[in-house]
Amino acid sequence: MELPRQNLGINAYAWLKRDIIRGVYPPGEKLLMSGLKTRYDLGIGPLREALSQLVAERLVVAVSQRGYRVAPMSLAELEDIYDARAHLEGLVVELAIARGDDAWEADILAKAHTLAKVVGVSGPDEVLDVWDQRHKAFHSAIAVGCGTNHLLQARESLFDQAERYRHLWLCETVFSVEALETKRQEHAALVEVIMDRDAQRAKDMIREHLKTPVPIICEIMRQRGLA
Amino acid sequence: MELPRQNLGINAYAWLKRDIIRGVYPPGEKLLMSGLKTRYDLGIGPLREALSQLVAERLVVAVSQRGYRVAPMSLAELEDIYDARAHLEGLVVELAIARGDDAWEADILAKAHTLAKVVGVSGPDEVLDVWDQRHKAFHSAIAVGCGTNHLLQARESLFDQAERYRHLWLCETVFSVEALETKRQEHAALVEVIMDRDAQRAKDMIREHLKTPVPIICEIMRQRGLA
DNA sequence: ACTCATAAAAATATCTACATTTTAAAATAA
DNA sequence: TTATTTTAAAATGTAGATATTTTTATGAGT
Repeated sequence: MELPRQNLGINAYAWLKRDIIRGVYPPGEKLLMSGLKTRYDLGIGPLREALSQLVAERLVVAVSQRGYRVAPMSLAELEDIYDARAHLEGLVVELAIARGDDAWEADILAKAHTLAKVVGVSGPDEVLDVWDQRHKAFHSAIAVGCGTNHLLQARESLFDQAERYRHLWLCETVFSVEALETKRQEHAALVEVIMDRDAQRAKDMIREHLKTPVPIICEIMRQRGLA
Repeated sequence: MELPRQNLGINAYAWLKRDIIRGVYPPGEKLLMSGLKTRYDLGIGPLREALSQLVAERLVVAVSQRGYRVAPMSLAELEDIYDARAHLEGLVVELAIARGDDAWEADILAKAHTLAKVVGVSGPDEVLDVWDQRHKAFHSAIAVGCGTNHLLQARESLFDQAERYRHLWLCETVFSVEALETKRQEHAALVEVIMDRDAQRAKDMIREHLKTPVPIICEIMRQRGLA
């Protein structure tokens, strides 16, 4: 049985996106066709397809006849994205509390438990991946309760755009025992107010929770001259 | 002076998007490369670029090795998109009222005035374009007050996804004098509460206003067998 | 020598045409 | 019918041709 080989453009998209988020290419850097061609061992066609998608997702900017560049980063954009995310997440939580059922509650508890148990599962590099993945799963479990796919889709899109900034924060946070413990407490408190169906409190808390990384990311960006 | 010729993919994107929204290609229809090639007189490269972008915007769906199709439409999606839009627009208005300045207020009044003056400017086909354009400008003028670019971007994205459904409604509404008059009144009332900075009322009104087309679109979709 | 403009050269992006692979349709046999 | 083979259609990928931009080189005027 052959695995139904997929479009090379799709692979190119995934690899490029990953590398941009991880900071392999610095913000603003020119993405030379020749360079990408050899790096991913791909033709120009699939590459242009992948880049077009990333343009639509605003991780890459295109200038006609002048090729593609990694989208720039700035403190202004950081603030803007996190402001948007905080308010949207607040809205989504509010709706989720109004609409979520028992299965929704149960799934939140399950995901919260899984997340709390990450402490030192394995090597340092793996912790980052595992914690981030479970952290994302926890917050998604809360959000899906809103029941509106297109709101979740907007949420995903903003998340993707925040990923490069988040990645800076993640490296700083995940290896700090105190930071991780603080987060654990915030999550526990959040679960509690959600189970109480206290929409207003939950909204405020999640906005707060979401915005805590901003000053830390600011600092890192300044240090690394990204601002 | 030569006009700095742009990337053919960008043109292809604009034309395709326009035609999909206008319903030139029915939902679910296969988009044959050969057909598109002759229709737009373009090579395959630029076409694939344009289609990739439209996939990211969810107006087109791609299946690996099986080409591209116009994204399907359904009553369920209609409800979901309009629910998302109503809640997001509510959030944006709330923020705009909290953050908007005098210039913001002035621009809303200006756009409202322009919109109210559309009544029979010219031929029927032109009315549709002009009214829609000014209607969009009016609501955008309100939204920009929120001051968060990424929230506006999410709003635009949802708007684009709603466009095919909106287009059905638009043809029905714009040629009805009563419907247009009702809308005019809703807009006037909305402007009033915004100028009063009554966030809660404005939020409720805009949600209501945004959702009124839904039953009408439902009906049209049933009639045309799109559901 | 220095600045600015101009012109040649190199690098790069973009497009098209053709070759390859995969899927869909038609025809044939069980 | 149902399964299998054959044929046609379509999507995908690559390479080379074309056009554009960027860089480098050249030269006139100050």
